[in-house]
Amino acid sequence: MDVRTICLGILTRDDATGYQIKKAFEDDGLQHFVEASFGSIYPALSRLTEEGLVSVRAEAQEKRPDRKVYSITPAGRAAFIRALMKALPEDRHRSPFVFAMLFSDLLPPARVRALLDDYIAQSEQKLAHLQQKASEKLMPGERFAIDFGHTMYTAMIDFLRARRADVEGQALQAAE
Amino acid sequence: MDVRTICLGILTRDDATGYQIKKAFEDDGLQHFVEASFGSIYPALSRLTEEGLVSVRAEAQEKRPDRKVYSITPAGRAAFIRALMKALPEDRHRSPFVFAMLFSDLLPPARVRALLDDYIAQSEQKLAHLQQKASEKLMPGERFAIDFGHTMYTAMIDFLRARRADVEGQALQAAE
DNA sequence: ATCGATTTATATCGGACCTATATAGGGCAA
DNA sequence: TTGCCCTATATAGGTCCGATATAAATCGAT
Repeated sequence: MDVRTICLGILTRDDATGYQIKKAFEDDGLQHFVEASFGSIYPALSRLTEEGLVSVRAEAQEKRPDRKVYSITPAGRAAFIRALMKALPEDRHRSPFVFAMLFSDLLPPARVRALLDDYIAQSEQKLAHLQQKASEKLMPGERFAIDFGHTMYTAMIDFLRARRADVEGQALQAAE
Repeated sequence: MDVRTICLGILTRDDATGYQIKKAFEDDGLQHFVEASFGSIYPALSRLTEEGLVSVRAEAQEKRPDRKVYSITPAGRAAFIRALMKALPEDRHRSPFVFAMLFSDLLPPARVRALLDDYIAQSEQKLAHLQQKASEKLMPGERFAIDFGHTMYTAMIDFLRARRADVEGQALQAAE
């Protein structure tokens, strides 16, 4: 989803600064499915303001640059709903890990084992974070997203652990 | 994974044109985890050639522009292995679908049901394609990638179907 | 008490990448 | 025979990310 729409979505829930829009995803366990960088959020917010889809108020602070707090306008809200009503872009899952495993025959077996171990450890961490989120009070949409992630990572880890065991078995056999 | 490394990987298996490099992923059921567009493949190939990591031979064809067939050089092969030996970029799964579901409370219930139905149908199609690939003879790396995808889509579809049933139940209740 | 690390906050530049488009001949189907 | 899809290369425009700069507050450790 384009950054403009992501910004509008967050502002649908509450007013926020550019910084808070980025944080909104990082902390909420949604970073596995949606994210945007500062380098695209700030320009998006400027354009959205020009187009009247959001409004800004500069909150002056002592000895700090102004915080620019953005709010969604009625026009912005309508544009956001319109964006969700038409055909969505397709999911894209890009995995350097799977790519590397494609060429496992070219790599030292120790590297393949490390690749698997690292990826499993990473996934377990993400799952733990998701599990913690799942135990909190959530809006229905968030509940869906967190449970979705939980399902995916659980299935992934099961699969990976089984393969990891296979590789270990083959390594032992080869050592005989 | 950056496009340069993706190109080197494909050329590790066989010589190919830019066009074939793109096709290699589309047909092999790997498009869910790795992809690159023509707009990035062609410039990548040019740079790789300049750097001596690949070589080109122009195959003249009757009444057609030359096909440029690329081959990986020993230096390219070494660079590819090096890329796979150091830390990999993290996976990124971007899902406009999950993003939209986050805001299901703002959408008409019929739209939410359509979102779920479309996504389930799409996933079933991808799973079917993966299942067909899984029945073919594959290299170990490909076997891993296809089975990985199979696992993920199966788990996803199970989850989605359960949620879809919940939504239907709620709609019936509300209609009473 | 103070030094360093982290957090809050905005912003820009360069580069990587994608989408759309142009070009062009071949084969195939209606 | 008209139109569409496939092979094939290439570029322009635009989106987005990663790195970097700046700056002050806060918090933990020594």
